[in-house]
Amino acid sequence: MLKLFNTFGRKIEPFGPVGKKNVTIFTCGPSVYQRAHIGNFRTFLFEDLLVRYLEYSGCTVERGMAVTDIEDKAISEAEKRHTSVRELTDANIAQFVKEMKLLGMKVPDYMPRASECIDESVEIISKLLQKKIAYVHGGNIYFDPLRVRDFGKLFGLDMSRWPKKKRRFHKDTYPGIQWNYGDFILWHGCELHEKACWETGIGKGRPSWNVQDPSMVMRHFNNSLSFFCGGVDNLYRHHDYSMAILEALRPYPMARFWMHGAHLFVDGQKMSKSKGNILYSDMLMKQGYTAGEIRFFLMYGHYRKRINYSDRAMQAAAETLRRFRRHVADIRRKAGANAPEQSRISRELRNIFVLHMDNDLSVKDAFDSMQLLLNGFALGPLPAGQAAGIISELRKIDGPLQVIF
RNA sequence: GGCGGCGUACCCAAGUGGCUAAGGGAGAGGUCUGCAAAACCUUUAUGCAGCGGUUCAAGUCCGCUCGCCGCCUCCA
Repeated sequence: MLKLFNTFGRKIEPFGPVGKKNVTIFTCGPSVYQRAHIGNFRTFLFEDLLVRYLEYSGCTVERGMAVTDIEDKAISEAEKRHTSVRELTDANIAQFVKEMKLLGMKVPDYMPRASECIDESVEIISKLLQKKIAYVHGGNIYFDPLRVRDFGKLFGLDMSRWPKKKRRFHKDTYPGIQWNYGDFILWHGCELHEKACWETGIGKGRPSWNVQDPSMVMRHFNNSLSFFCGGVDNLYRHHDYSMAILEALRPYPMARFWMHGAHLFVDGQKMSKSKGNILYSDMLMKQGYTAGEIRFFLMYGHYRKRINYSDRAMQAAAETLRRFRRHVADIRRKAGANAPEQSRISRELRNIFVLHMDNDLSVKDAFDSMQLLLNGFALGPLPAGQAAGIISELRKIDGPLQVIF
């Protein structure tokens, strides 16, 4: 049975029953004011692995991914480049989808852009205003966490420390892991000259980052999502904000499972512009690595654990995969065009793959065990039909992994 | 300085109190080979940062010390 770590509750829980079940998943997507780096892709890759493994397990998966194309950063970046927000984000989205495909990721069924969900955002904010959970102040609209129950339940925020004094935070994002003890913004009112603004029933302005995910979820999904995923950085504020907004309007949980992926580091340090250590997929490809090797490297370390990129680690991972693939090629040669036959090995292969993947998507354990199994028998005496059976099993396993063939 | 995380062989890394500490990469030696590559075999931690404690039993729990990293600037 598939067991996954649910951030909401901080424990491993069974997910099931799988098989034929329609699973819905919504994930934070890229903020498209700039190009996504391989650290960003690590998170999306773990989500891709989840989607593909659920499909491998027999589920039908419907996935949405949020595309943040309006926020402070996109607006200032567009100004800096003397272009429109739309033009900037169009280009980055095209690049993003291209790289997603390159890294063997499925393009989600829905990739709503914040700029295309204005109506839903306005609807949400209007309802919150009616319920007096939101209020207008200085041209903006804010959400008052004290007006809802269990605010901060995902993070486990201690609301007894919430200040009595009224405070408002009016930027889309704030750095760091400290909570903003105060009301957060839902709607940025616009001055006359501002770009990226919409004329709506609640005035002229644009939706804040935190109201965007709920608006997209509301647009595409009418029930509790099976999963909501994102990078760990979103565990502070953002996901609790999203949850509070949506659950204030819908009388059921926003998602059953909340999952968060750990970050990618470079030579022991966090990737950051100021350190100048940001890596893009094409930089690695220029060094001779294939897209599959990059995917493998990003997937091999467990998704809840930070992984560290270094030249040496990347080389080792690539070499591990190459060896595995060479071995598979040998088996394939042996198999020829024979009809696949099941055998102890093919069954064992499936069993160990499922065993480890069911354990919170332990790719490394699954891969290492498979490698050990395949190295453990001589190819010579293996009947061709059984070799074909092993290849057939590996092809199924490669559905989620996307690195073997 | 405040808060948080981590420290297992040359590198990556499993280990969630109990048999001789998984596995992979790299290196070294060997088999095979016209040479080379690939493959295969062998080999690499009396010890898990250090010290002390709890326990019949600790890499695994507790305390202290040292070291590295993260957040308090930008970010999946």
